[in-house]
Amino acid sequence: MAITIRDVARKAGVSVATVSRVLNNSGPVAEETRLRIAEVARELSYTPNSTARSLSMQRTSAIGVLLPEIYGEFFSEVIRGVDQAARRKGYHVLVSSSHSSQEEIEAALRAMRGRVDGLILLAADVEITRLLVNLPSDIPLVLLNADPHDSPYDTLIIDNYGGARAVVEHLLGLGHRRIGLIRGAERNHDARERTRGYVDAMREAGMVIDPSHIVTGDFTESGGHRAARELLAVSERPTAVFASNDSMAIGALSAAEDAGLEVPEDLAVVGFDDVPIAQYVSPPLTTVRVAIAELGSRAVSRLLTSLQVEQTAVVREVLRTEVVVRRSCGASNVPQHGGRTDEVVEGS
Amino acid sequence: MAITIRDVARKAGVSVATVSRVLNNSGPVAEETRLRIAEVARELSYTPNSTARSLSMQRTSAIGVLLPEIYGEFFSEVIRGVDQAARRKGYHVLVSSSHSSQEEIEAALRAMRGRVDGLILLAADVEITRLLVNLPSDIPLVLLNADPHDSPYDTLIIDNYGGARAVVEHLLGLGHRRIGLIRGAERNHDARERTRGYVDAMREAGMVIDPSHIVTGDFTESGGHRAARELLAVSERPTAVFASNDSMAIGALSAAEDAGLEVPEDLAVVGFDDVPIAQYVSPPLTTVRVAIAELGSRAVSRLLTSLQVEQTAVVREVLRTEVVVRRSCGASNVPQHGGRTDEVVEGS
DNA sequence: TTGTAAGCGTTATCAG
DNA sequence: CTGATAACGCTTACAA
Repeated sequence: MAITIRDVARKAGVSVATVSRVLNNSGPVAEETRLRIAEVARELSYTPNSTARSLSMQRTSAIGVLLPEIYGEFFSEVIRGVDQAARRKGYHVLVSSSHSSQEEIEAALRAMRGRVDGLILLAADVEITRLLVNLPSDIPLVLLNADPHDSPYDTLIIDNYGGARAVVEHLLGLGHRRIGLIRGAERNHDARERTRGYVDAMREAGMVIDPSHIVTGDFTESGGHRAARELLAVSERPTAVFASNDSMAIGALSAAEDAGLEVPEDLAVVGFDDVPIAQYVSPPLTTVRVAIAELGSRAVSRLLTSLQVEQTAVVREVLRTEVVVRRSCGASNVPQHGGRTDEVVEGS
Repeated sequence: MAITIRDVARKAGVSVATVSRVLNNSGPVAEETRLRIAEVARELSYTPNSTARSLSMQRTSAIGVLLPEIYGEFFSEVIRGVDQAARRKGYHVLVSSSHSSQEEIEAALRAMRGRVDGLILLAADVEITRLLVNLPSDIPLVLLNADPHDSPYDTLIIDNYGGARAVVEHLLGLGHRRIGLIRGAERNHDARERTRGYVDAMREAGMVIDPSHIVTGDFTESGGHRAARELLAVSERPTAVFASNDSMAIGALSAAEDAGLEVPEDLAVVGFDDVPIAQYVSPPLTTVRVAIAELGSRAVSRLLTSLQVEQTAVVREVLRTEVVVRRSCGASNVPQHGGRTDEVVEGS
């Protein structure tokens, strides 16, 4: 059995209350006593049991993060942002992933009950967000990438629409007329918005969208590869393709290569997210930059805020994006990769 | 205030003990009572407070994972493996990263005390492993990628030496004589072992290693890019390069492109890890496959085992690796990427 | 089959 | 300044 506060108290010849005061700097303690207790605690290398503390204080100093999955750079960047922000504020992070169904999420939420003070839920799936409305949750919840219209919770989202629109407009500006889209799953809110951005950009430029130029992927490299192969097989094949995220864009790059096409000469490719690796693929990927880690850290800030002050109204925050032009789109005068020399074209 | 077991007991007209018995299927309860209690619990949508339960049962059903950082696909894959295995066993996962110094790690370990039943520590840094020897830890600890000689703890490592050796031998077999090495930091155990594998493979093949053909990176893409640039600038430049991990190999690929070199024609490049993206870069990367997620899930298994049975002896486990031949090394007859058609050459 | 009550390790209130 | 002692919410002997 580990050392408890009683052991320290006994050895120092005081009550547990006094020890507790010293450890937490709460209440007044004679300097002499303080020193003695500190000394004893060190000798015994005593560490407070945080479970007991949590129970007593009615707070755990931990936050939970629920993700649909942990795969690829996007998610790891989010976790990184969460972890760093949380740590800075003295909070621990509980991670749980692979929650795709409503039941799984509710089970996970339940399991976290009493274990965390608040939750961050990455809920890009629109079906789920909808069902979440009547969630019996007594702890603060921040939603990430969820459809803000559906939810009665604080929500952080990326400017998917603006970013998609901007990058497609960039392609149009380069003279492309037949621009293909590799979209994500229809039930994914981010995917929807990016599709909407693409459609509007095309429409407003007076383009007619060939239905065969829109194919669906699943946000993975292999999905992007498959989708791109499909796209390259159509009769009037596109000269440019907008993949709804970088993973799929990278898959598309490899599909183009397999098909013997040069990027960007034969096919321009652009992505979305600006994951760290985007600047190192060949050719470096033109994409829409999102401060992914910041998405995570902001979620933490918001959560901790609503932990402290009683929430007044629901807050919705939108993270801006910007197009980062590298070589895969075929724009000229683009610097080499490796440094922070990417050319940023437009905000959104 | 949330609903507690007392509320359920009161409403059901029984004692808290009985409610507890129903909830945990412990002890005998009359079928009628059981049903009534279950019903009431549902009505109130009662969820047990896990902190209280932890305190009472002296176990948290949570494990902690300490990482030096969360960056790149390697770490996210480890977390993924841990999370999945833990979830399957009914455990929660506490993640904490950015621990580089001995003090930070100790602080993190202390903070986890009472919060988790066991810990997984990714400790590739040899300095740290060494200091860890006299760690006052009362909870089970599993080390990942640590120097097994130093530690009195259960340790899981990758067969770094064998993998490195095999992939370098593969390059030698392709006729390369001047093979460069982009190694990781000297203090990193994985990096050391991979370097050792490279050196031995070269020596035993009777090669003389040009000192200028060994440069140091930091396991990141940008580090690999810089290192490769350096390597390509030496007078008698290598015809092949072994990067100690895939991130650096990808950086090297982009450096080669910047230098106007074709891979693999002008320069063969191989990596280590086989991160998911390796098969989608251009050209697809020949590398050493490590079951990264499995590293995480095995660590969980080991940890849970030592939670159940009193540990007898320290267990050290080595994960085997295999060379995956894709196009970046220049071997002929390599299938296209995209599928699971990689050619696996040799075990280690 | 059920209830009572003693922990689990802290914090915090209230007397002294 | 310090010490009893009652929470915190739950599990688990031990009694009944």
